[in-house]
Amino acid sequence: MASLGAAEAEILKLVWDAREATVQKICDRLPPERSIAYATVQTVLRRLWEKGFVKRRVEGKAHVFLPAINPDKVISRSVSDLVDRFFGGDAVPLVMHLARNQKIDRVDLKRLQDLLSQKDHPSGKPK
Amino acid sequence: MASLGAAEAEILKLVWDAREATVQKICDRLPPERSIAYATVQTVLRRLWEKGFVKRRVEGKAHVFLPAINPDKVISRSVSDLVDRFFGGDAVPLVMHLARNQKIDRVDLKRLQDLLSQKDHPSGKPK
DNA sequence: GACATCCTTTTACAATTGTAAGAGTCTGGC
DNA sequence: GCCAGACTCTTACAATTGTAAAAGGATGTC
Repeated sequence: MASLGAAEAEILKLVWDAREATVQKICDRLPPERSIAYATVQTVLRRLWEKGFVKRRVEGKAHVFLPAINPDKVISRSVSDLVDRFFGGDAVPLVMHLARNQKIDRVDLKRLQDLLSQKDHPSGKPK
Repeated sequence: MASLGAAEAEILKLVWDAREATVQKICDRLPPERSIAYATVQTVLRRLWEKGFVKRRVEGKAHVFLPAINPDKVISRSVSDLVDRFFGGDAVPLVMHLARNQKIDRVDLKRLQDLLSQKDHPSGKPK
């Protein structure tokens, strides 16, 4: 899987959120302070297409772009890269970091733990 | 704060781990399968220095490089970038992602929660 | 004192990424 | 039929990043 630059990731996420979108639609969805030329968006979408992150289909005169890879796969890769880079491959220190830096709090962790418990024991059988 | 490429982050982490290091030492600490020229390491270190991520001091004929920014600051920035990119700025979905993808499990969360509790109630009873 | 050895500085180059202008194509309305 | 507008395609360029060769300076050794 190819790597993603910041702008590429930004626009890919817009495609994910929109489920599908034309160049125009992506431009419309960009936050107002982020003004970037139509043609720029187009180039980025073309690269995302060349790299296999999105598919496209012709509709009328415009191309409609839509996700081609499960976002979880893409995100996993990016997260793994980061975790490898800074935490020697172990995700736990990353979460510790988030906790230490007030990005998540105890309540969040409790919520997450509950969700996990549900997943771990779908039929009520503990490990 | 300037941004970091993959190789830059890799080498910066080696400096952090070593607490301080010469070019040679960094080369030695690279994993064997990651063979990269001495001069390349040197250039990366110079760029890290130019960007303010490391300081350097002369010792004998060699430069000794050492961290100039608290790693937490650098990591926070990278994590924030990632969270902004893929999770709309909220760290909780990131942890959910880690949980869903078996990067952390329930036991990890419990451990983290305990640590957090300790922090929240420094003089409290739970050990 | 010339050499080999380390180290630094300088310079370079290709790939990737962010950005965009400009030229080409299709289509509906006049 | 042809023009305007919307959309695509082509091309370009500067910044960043990963990579490294080559040249230059100090120092201890024979």
